[in-house]
Amino acid sequence: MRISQLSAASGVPIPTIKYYLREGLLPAGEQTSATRAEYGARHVRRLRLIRALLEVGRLPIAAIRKVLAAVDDETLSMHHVLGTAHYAIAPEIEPHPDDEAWHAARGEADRLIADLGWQVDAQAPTRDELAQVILTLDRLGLPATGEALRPYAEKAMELVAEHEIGVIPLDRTREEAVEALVVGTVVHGRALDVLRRLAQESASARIFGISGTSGD
Amino acid sequence: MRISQLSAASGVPIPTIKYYLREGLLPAGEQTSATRAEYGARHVRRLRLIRALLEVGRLPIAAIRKVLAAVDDETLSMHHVLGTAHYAIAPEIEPHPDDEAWHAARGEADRLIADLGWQVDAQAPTRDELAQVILTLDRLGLPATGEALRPYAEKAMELVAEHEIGVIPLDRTREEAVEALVVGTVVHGRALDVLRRLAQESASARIFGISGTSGD
DNA sequence: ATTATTGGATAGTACAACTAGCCAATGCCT
DNA sequence: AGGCATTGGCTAGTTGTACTATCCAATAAT
Repeated sequence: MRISQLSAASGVPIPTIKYYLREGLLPAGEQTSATRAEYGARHVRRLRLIRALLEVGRLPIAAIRKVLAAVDDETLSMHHVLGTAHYAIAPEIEPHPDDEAWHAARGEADRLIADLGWQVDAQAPTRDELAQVILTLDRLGLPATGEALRPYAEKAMELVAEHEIGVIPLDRTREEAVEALVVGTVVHGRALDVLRRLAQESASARIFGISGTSGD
Repeated sequence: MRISQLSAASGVPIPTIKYYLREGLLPAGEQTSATRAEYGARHVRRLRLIRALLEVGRLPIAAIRKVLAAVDDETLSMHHVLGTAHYAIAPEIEPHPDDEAWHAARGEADRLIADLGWQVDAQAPTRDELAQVILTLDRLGLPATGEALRPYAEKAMELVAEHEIGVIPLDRTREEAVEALVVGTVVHGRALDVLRRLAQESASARIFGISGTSGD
């Protein structure tokens, strides 16, 4: 399969494929001569994965590169790959050196995680993300203590996370399992968000009613 | 309050405040002379809201402008504001004129929504988002039919959405209620995503074990 | 032999979200 | 009343991201 065919098979334009090759997202094809390389089904698959992480997961190219590097590193366990993916997904949160409100929020986050009995790495950037959300809700005057978020976490998220991990096909190759894990993390997040908004619209229609003070 | 004090109170740099004023995100202060304007608590509040939507909700400036316009439009009902927010949140999905796979995915999405008995506008862009997620999962060979997503929707999201709508303070001013609605939509989405990833890490630690084939 | 395609490299584009600089008018302080 | 600092409004520049376009010489296909 040459580059033009890879482009046709994946729907990704040739210049973009070249860009992904340059950026190290896509492994080089097998060189058959100085000016020709052969691509295979694995490249099509990898392109699909890249596009999924990019378009549905909204990950930046740099994050995708890190995730794919973890996927390809056979020495990493499933749990480590997940950790790498989580690390890559987490947006940079600029440090708040000695911001008291920040530390309070971070403490609240840690307390919630501990109370739920969740086993989360002490260095996980996700803890900071949670602190940021708590801090933001707090600043806006909305309930944001651990207790307010707890029903979300307990009733809904444990169920979902359990299901997601359980759905990984462990009986196939490592690559397949690991890809499913990464996609599950990123794309299922999106799926859940979309479903939440749909449920929200439905609940809003029922509770507030469709009719408004006026139409738009 | 002058612009420098607004900047100090909100933590947003003056040039950025000027930028938001230009972009129509922040209403102009009350002009007290040709070269002086007075800002108030409402501006501080609005800046906090903007930063929340931007940093936590990751909405682009253009989307924030639309959301805020809906918040400020007193003729819109709660349900309409929510709809506007959902519309602004939804990323542009380029149309797939006569892509068969796309239509199948969209049909699957509509079927799922109907089966759940959810009351969702037929034109809601969220329907397309759901279709895109289904299509992506499908292309990657992961279970993505309505049935696969159904437990997510049923057991988890209805609960969450119900809770979110219920938490809106309807006994206060319209502005407060509407802001809570918008923030709830955007920031709670983030909160949930973060909690899901934390639960996932915990589930992964329990199921796969911390130990890997190797360290990182 | 000729025409088209490929890989590799470099440079340019488009958009988003700021950030910087300038200027004349004014406010505030003494 | 005089003078320095601040303000609002303007225009332009910067940074970062994800591409997109163009060239070029070396092949491969016909």
